[in-house]
Amino acid sequence: MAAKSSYHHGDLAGELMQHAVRHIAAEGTESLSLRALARAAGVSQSAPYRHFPSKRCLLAALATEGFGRLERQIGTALAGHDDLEARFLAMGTAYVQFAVANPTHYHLMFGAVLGDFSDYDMLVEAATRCFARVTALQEEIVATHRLEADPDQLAGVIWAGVHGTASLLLNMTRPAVAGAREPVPPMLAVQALGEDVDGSLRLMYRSLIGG
Amino acid sequence: MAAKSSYHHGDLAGELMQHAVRHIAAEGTESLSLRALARAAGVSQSAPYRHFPSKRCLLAALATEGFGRLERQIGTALAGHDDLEARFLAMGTAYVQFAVANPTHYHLMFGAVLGDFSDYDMLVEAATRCFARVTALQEEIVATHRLEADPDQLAGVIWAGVHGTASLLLNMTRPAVAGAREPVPPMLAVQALGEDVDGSLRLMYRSLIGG
DNA sequence: GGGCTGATGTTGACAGCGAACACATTGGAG
DNA sequence: CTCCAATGTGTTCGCTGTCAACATCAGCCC
Repeated sequence: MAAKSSYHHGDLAGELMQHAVRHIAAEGTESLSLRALARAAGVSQSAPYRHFPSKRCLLAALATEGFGRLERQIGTALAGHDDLEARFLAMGTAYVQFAVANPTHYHLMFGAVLGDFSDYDMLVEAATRCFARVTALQEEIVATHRLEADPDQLAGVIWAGVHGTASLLLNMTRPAVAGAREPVPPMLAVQALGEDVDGSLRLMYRSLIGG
Repeated sequence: MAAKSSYHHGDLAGELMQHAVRHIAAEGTESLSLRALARAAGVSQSAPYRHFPSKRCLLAALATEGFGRLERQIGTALAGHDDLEARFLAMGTAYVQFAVANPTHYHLMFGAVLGDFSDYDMLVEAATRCFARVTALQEEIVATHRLEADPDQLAGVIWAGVHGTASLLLNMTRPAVAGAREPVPPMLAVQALGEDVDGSLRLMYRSLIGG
């Protein structure tokens, strides 16, 4: 794990990932460069290519790591609750919190940055495991409340609500339109979402189970 | 508007925008380059900088155009209906259809590509007008049905549902995880969303107005 | 121990990019 | 007609992703 010789690094892939995570959190994905990463690791400009055959591959690894982290956060959030509504709120809150705490990472995972995931098996696997956490709970809701609608459709609608909340919060607050001279009417809706995430999610839940 | 001399183009900004719109639709935003645009317009590589001081500025102009187009599409969709539910469905469908028909454009408008909009007044203005269309309808819904919840919050929840539907459909189907070996359970939810957008939106609406 | 092999890191090169500079050309206002 | 501001050109800089040829090293088999 640690540096072994002056020539061989020991764990270059790991250090590159660390620097990359830090960089996209601080500076964004656009400005991420393999060369800068190499410099940060004190290594030649083409050394990273031994571990990540292309920049896209590095981004895929970052996204994979993100899905793993999100899945764990959802897992621990769910662990504390028995009640179904509480579990849904915990899941949704964890989802939204992850997005707000790691905007660029979330963007990398759910935005169209990487295009087709299927080039990277590890990524597909991590994403699937993560999504399964989300939809399993939704199916549980559908089953428990014996809702009439198509279970898949209902799960989709719930997911859309949670994901849409995260996405709007991320892209439509600060930065984005928030810089307009005075608070602009449409943004009040997004602001309300952000100021009471819990309440908004509860509203979705209670509506859909037929309050 | 047309070419005037061999030296002065006549409407370089317009032609650049046309080529840019076509390019991002066909090849994506990542690969868009001012130089290639200049080549396509048969003009020197630094000519575009007279009209767009930076690449980000060109992207902002593209996003501005997109918000204008989306607003018009929502407008014409709304025009045909009197019933509130029908109007909501029309709005939501127009919103989702725009996203599906113009994925990279939508990504540019609602993703974190541009960062803070407030550097570009025209963009803020166009986005605000477009969002106003969306939230005005939502406030109408809240008012008409005399719903208890905070109007802004409810508007936010509705918007999150519509936007989340568009976003999931865009980023989580083809491409993305769809390439996995066999259809993966979580994706059934997204698939259900896509196969019956109208039904999903109706489900949201009826749930929230207290069906 | 000695030597081979595959993994890892280096050097140098290529083309493409955004951006900036001084300069050329032009149409239209006065 | 003249001059100016707008527009387009030529050239340069530093940066990037990617590649191929080369150097170095660790661990294994004998």
